[in-house]
Amino acid sequence: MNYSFQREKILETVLDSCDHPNAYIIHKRVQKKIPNISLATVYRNLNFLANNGDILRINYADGDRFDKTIYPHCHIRCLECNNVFDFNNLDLQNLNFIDNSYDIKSISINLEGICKNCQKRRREDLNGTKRK
Amino acid sequence: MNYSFQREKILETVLDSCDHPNAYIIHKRVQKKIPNISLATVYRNLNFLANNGDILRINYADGDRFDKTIYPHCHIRCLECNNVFDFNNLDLQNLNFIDNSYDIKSISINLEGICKNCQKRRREDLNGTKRK
DNA sequence: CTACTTGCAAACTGTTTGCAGTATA
DNA sequence: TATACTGCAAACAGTTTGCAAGTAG
Repeated sequence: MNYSFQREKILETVLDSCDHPNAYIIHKRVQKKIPNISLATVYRNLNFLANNGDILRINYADGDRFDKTIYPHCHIRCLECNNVFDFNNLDLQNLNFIDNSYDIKSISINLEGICKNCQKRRREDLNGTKRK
Repeated sequence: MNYSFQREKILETVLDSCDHPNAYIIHKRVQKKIPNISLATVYRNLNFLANNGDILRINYADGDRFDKTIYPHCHIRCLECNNVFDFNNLDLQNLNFIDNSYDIKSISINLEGICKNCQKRRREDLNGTKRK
């Protein structure tokens, strides 16, 4: 086996996730497969897998999240529900670098806003209030 | 007085900083003006000032940094010296949003790379090695 | 008098690490 | 048999908070 049983299951869990879970959530999901797995093991392996390029780490102030999609793409975090979504609607090809003082290794673009669901809920809440 | 003495001095310190210091560094700098100021006060006031739009907070995994420049601009962190620099060399005007599902509130672009100084030092180190 | 602010210490959160035991090549 | 990995608990770093005392309007 290439990877330890635990590492395999952690990778599998991230690959099966369509959201962008943090270590804690991943730990809870992996526990369904390995009930006694420790959070430290999850952290250690997420670090390993991210460094190895198997998964992508996204930095957030309230904890890093992980992404099965490893090619460069943008993310948007909903300020209301705090969920993170892929955001492929920004044309990165047109980015113009006027300067080359830096040896650029990576670029990360993170947006914040309100997702469709929360926009809808806001409208409904507002209507409910009005009717009263 | 609009702001407390401590708050004034903290703001002043950030406005006088040409780098992008974190709370700890700002605390050390403010201590030169108010020797017994506590780190908690610095944190509380940085939060206040950032929420109030007096200064800008930049999220980093190893701790938030603060910027006297509050208009939207990009940052680049040097992977070698860990310093953060303003990066105004990206033409943000040309960013094309193909989608408007989200109600976008903010966009932050963070680059990583090697700064001029560290590129230079790398070359010198390499030459030194070769000469041996 | 009231609301706000401070310094201090303790608490909190996400993450890492030391260790002794276990699994793997 | 040597190396890598695990679970556990303790440690760690950045940040926040409860509190009693102090300050400003």
